[in-house]
Amino acid sequence: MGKLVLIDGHSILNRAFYGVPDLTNAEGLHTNAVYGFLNIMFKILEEEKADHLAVAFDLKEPTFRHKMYAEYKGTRKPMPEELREQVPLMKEVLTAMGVPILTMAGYEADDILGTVSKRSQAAGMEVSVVSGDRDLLQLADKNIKIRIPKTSRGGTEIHDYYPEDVKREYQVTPVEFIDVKALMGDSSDNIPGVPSIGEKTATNLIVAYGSIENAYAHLSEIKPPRAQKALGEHYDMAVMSKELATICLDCPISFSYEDAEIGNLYTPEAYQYMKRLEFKSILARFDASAAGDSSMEEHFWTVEDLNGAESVFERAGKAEQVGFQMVLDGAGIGGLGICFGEEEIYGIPVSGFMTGAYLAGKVQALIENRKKPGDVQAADYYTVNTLDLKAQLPSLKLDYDSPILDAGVAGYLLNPLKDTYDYDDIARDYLGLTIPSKADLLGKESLAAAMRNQDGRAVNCACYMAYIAWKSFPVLKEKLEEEGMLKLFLSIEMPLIYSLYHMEQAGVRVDKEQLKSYGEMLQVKIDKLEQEIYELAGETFNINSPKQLGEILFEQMELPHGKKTKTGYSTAADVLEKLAPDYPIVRMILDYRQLTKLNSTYAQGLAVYIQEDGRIHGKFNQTITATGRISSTEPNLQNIPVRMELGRAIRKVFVPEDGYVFVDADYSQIELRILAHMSGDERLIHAYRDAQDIHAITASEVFHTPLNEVTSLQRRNAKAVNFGIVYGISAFGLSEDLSISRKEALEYINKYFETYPGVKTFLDEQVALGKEHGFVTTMFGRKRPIPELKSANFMQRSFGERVAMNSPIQGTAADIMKLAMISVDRELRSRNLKSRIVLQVHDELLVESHESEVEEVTELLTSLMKHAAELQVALEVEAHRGDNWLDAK
DNA sequence: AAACTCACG
DNA sequence: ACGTACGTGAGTTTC
Repeated sequence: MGKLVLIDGHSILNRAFYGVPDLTNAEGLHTNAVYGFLNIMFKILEEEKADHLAVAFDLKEPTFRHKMYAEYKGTRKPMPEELREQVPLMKEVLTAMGVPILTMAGYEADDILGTVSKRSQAAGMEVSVVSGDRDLLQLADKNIKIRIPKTSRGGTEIHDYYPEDVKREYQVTPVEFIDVKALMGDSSDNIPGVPSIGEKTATNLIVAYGSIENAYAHLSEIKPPRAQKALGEHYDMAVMSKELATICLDCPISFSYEDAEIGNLYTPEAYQYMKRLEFKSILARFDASAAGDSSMEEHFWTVEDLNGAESVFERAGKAEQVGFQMVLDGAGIGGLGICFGEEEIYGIPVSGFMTGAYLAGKVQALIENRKKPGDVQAADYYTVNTLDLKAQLPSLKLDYDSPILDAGVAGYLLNPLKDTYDYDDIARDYLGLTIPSKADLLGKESLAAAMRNQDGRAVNCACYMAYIAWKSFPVLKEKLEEEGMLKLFLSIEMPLIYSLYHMEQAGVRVDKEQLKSYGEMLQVKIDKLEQEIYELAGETFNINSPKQLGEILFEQMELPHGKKTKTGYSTAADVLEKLAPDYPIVRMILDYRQLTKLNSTYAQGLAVYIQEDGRIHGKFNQTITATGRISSTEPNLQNIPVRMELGRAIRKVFVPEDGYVFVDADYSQIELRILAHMSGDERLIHAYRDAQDIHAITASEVFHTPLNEVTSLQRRNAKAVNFGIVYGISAFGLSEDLSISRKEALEYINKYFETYPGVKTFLDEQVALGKEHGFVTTMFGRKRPIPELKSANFMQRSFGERVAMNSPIQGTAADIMKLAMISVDRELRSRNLKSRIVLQVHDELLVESHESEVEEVTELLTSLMKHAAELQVALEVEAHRGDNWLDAK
């Protein structure tokens, strides 16, 4: 027979709401509960291979069953608005998927679930009832499995209950479970229970007597006397509670197996909902077939010959605004999309005389000709628009002050929390258009290659890109203006594109031979350690597998284990570090880890990126981080080892070109200085005015000790507090870091705030502002949205509070570094120097400087960095020279 | 693909 | 009563 999945709608929605971080779509709808619900539903359907599915909802707003809250509050809380608005949405989504929704006047969802599950079992079906509510355990039966999703350590585990599982955990059968619950009561469910009888007594009574009725039949024998007395005095309560606790198994609901049969969940209607709700991961389950708005496709034109192209470029030259997209890959240019009106949308694949060089030349001339005298800080200076300009620069000779804007970067500023800023994202978020994504049109195929093959879908894709670039421009500009970020966009983010591009083009030279021998040196040590570890363990195993390692250490060798992860014992470095003094094998494992990390990530990992020119041209990404920092990938050049001796040695293989030297400059404690400035705390500002050693000064102030008597321990503690403040202080975090009690950590924090009251005020203010506006802001107006601050989940909300404290500081530091990079790069180029920036590591710039320019470059670099912003405290910059990155640090 | 671990600021 | 410091990216194992 068939297999039926029944879902307790409100319960699962509720659970998802409190378990999934707050999500909001472009319309401002909260979507986290719907998202969580769907993920649980898909997970279950995949596991069960069910053929029937239905979801039950209460008709009236359900009583608040979520234990976590109801019990803690003592009373029932009204459903939060953020959840309430998701209930109708959830029903719409389910309906769009063809999933029947079961409701019935006068009955609760429980009753429907009870009735339908028993009825289906009787008809010979296998049933799974999915709920977050343990009351449903009374329904467990031979062919009825109760499935309760639990969020543990981030993931969702589903606990399954057949009658024997209920018995194992609660010592009673499912039917007896009703009586246990009736006796103990449930405040969240409005079941009064019998006063003074709790879970323990209730369970004991039912284990002994099997039911409330039978317990009363033996009332005089009942022990302890306290329970006997309570039962004797509250017979009415017991009867009423049982009635309330009993789920109805025969409510007159009509249930059609035909309707519940699982058909195609991935309907076009459901697809539209997923797009609108921005559930990208769920969207991936759908076929690309379900379409969206496509009316503009009528005005897509494929340009096939030079005459046509000439005409397009000529008319584009006269248009008010132009959107374009050069399509290129490693092999060169595949074509172009260009748009300058609702009906002027052209896709031009390369072909014949219409070469990549021709197209690039035309676009470049178009942009050059549109350059007009005027204020590059004014938005109307810019009349050309595109998406991901940096990726197109290899084909276009453009530089600072080109009259062109990047819609993707604008989208990033407006909401830095998104994963992607592709044309379909911009279309959805700022134009309200649902259009096919690149993946929808081409799957995994490369756009440039498809374009070269004159693929119609690729030409359409290029048209979409150009159209969206053109169309979104006014909207993005207005939004940026509204949000007070237009200046940030025009004077920092746009110019930065060129700085980053120059840095990527420059690349950094890496000595391949030296890197190879570094790797070989590591390998020798690794082989040796490996053997020694096997000897001590008494067997060979995969040391890199946390699972196997955990079993060897904590089961076989019976070492005391610390925390656990959701899959087993934690073998993280901080756990092992505590064991290392007592167990030699642990130290060896830590060493082994360090060595293999260095070898695989750096020695082996970097080698594959060294190009023909002997340099690594990594990517520096501008639209990734939530705070405004840039990120580095392929490879990550911002996490090259430096803290450990053996690791930092790898920096020796980063070398300048012959005839050049490295000049490395880094800001000294930029974040703390920004904190001093932004908080305006007199004492902290003062400390920095004559600062030699800020951590020692902090220690001296906090511990009321003369500066020259500050102990190294005091200094270390003060340093940790300084870091903690920047991270969004918490007593727990600090206590972990310093291995002290939470109480002591709290004392340090309080002392710190007594010393620097302005800092406390500032941090509190950031949290308050974040809660009020939903975002916090840097000195330069960059915004970091913090949806977590509105979360109903304590942990997420606390996280939001720390983010509110950290982001203005980290983000302002990022802003200042960006300003410095732009001015350094521009200055180097305008002076026609050969020197160039090769790396940025958040507070550090590495410049490859021609020997003849070293003095000038050092001067210019430090001075421009120091004066990138004028704060109430000076920005200090330390610069060093060297023939490799290690020596230049 | 997710989990775990670890490198950096 | 919850269970973490803020921001990243990559390699390996395991599912």
